[in-house]
Amino acid sequence: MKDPKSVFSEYIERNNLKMTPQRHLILDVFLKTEEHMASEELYDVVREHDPAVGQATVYRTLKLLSDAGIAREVHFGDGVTRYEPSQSDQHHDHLICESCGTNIEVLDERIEKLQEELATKHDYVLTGHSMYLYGLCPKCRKGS
Amino acid sequence: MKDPKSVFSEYIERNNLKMTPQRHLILDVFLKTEEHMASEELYDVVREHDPAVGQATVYRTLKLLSDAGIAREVHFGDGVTRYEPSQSDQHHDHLICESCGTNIEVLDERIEKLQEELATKHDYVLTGHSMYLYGLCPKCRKGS
DNA sequence: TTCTGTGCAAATGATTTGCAGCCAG
DNA sequence: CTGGCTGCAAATCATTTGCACAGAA
Repeated sequence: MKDPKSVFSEYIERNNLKMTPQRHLILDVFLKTEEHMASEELYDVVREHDPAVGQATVYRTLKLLSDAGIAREVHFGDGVTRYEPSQSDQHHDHLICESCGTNIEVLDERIEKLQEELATKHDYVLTGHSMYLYGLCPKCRKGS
Repeated sequence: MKDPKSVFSEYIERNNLKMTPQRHLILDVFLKTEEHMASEELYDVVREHDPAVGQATVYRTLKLLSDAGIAREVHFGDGVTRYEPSQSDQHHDHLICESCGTNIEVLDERIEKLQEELATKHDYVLTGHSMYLYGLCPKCRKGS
């Protein structure tokens, strides 16, 4: 299992792209965050390191990381596209509190298995999935 | 099990809102479509019946239907919010072909059960969920 | 040198909102 | 009557794109 940086380098090279300081910085920042980051949030952090970087570059680079398989798009249902590191062996789903927005990452192998089965039943080849569970976390239940 | 129209009437009354011909028309059109409709698509159909209706009214009414529990928002991951009738006893998830976009509605009780279980394990009270399976349909597999 | 990448600002696409007039209750 | 509703256009919001310049390879 190789680290994201070399994956990126390889991707860059394979596609005749160029490694730039901006891309390097954005990748670093991205990898450092455990949260699910929106492009704009990441932009804020990036500009703390280099105020000259533009929004568009962050958007473009995030899409690049996604194409390279390093980042994965995540949609919570508000209009914003978030990204998470896609260490592909660490898949998970989301359990989100409807009241405070707290987001727990969850995983259940039995569900994964059944999803695969369900797709096969319909003669589909499953390439991916996203599952979001919405509910109320213990804290918010007490609060009300 | 009461029909959506009376559910809407009750909702209207309970919240001191008003029943207008536009809302009536939009609800009718919405209920007649089996597809997952984006606001804009629905707007096209609506204006065939009454060209005077405005976009904003469709957006506003769809949100209203959602609040009333008659419609449910559906997000496929492109930027568009779609709606589907939420006859609450007919929940289903989605199996989407990544190539042609074909969307099959699926349901697996075992998965539903496990989702509930998973939320409980984290001390959440589950209020809803959305699950999207992405894959390749048989037709698109052959086509390539 | 030669393209690809970048920042900026303008463009886009979906959705929202302000407002003056309209109309259901 | 009156406060909610509507259509229209202008305003947002997130994201994309056109462009001239900058800088990796």
